[in-house]
Amino acid sequence: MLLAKPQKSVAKNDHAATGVTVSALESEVIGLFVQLSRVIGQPRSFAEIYGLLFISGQPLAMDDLIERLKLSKGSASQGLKFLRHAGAIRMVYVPGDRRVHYEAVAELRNLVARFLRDYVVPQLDSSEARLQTIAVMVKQLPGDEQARVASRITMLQSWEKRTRNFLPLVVKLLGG
Amino acid sequence: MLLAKPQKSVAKNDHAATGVTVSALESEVIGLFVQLSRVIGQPRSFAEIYGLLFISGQPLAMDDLIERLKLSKGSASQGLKFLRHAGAIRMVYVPGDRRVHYEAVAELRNLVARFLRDYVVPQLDSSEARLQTIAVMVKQLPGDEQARVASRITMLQSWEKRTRNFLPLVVKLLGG
DNA sequence: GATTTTGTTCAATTTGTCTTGAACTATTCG
DNA sequence: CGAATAGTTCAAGACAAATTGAACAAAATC
Repeated sequence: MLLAKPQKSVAKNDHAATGVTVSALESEVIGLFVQLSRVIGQPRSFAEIYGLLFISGQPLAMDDLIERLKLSKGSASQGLKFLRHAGAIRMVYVPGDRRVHYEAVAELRNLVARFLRDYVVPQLDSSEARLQTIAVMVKQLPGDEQARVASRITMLQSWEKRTRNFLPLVVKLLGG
Repeated sequence: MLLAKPQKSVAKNDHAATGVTVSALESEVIGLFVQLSRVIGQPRSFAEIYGLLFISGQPLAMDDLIERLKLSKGSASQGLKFLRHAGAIRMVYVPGDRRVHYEAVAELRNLVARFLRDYVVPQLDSSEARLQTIAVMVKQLPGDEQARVASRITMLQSWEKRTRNFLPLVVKLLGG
């Protein structure tokens, strides 16, 4: 699990923010987000898009992302859709250009909160329901067996509850 | 030929929970761990092994796991190796049986601590190093650009640091 | 000391996810 | 209007991760 991979992207080593490819610095920053994306189980391409927008001086259009990150149209479109929905990027109107431009939402707090709400809380809900089902089944067991199993299930329920109570703290301390 | 296997005679003395397959209840519990395994990015088979050991009344040998979970020998061996190394299971000596038996380590605290140490801390170290590299590169940039980029990098460094400081609290509150 | 039991390793296959690119709709431009 | 531009969708292909099973090694048993 979680192995870092070498970044292959070739860098044009000037600092003009609007090159046809990504600068060495941009590439490093993008690599950081790619690394993070593996941890939270999101596709590399999404992280590349967010990373470039995060470090870019101005809002970029889908075309720019396709050209500079060497993505297919499909990946770019889906990545932007996901990031938009996740609240990680926002649309920006650029005068004189018909294309929609995007910039990164850099404030972490809302991003963390949304991630927990969309991915972690449903997991916990599902676990809680399952544990409830299990608790009922345990009552069918013979006496001694029942005591042992019940204590284990109680343990799991306690983990579930503690994790849930923990979430607000995560938002507060990490997102602050 | 040989004598009857000790495991089978033991099974007769015990109650119905020790079948050649998993009971409905065991299956539910295993499902819970499988669900969790996806979140933390571990193979399903590992979760199945841990789940069955977690809810099983007695220590099980590799053979038992293969039979009841319908795993290949390879998967079982690798799963046990991983779980052993992760400190999630421990070896148990069973008199009159040559095979190594295993039971789940149910105490969460050490498991959480080890997971953070083995997977999260290295991530953070790697991120920190990368950010250091980036910080150096930023100094090559022209003035106005430099200020903007530097502020973003500082932001990332602050995230990294906050996450790191957060870890002990995770162990304390979740593993307690 | 030959055979069975127990367990490991790893190349090949299977399974699952990500990315691509072509077909498509919708909008703007001349 | 017709052509060019912008963007979406999704089936097929590329890629990565998990699982299998057969070859192997070590130890116990007869």
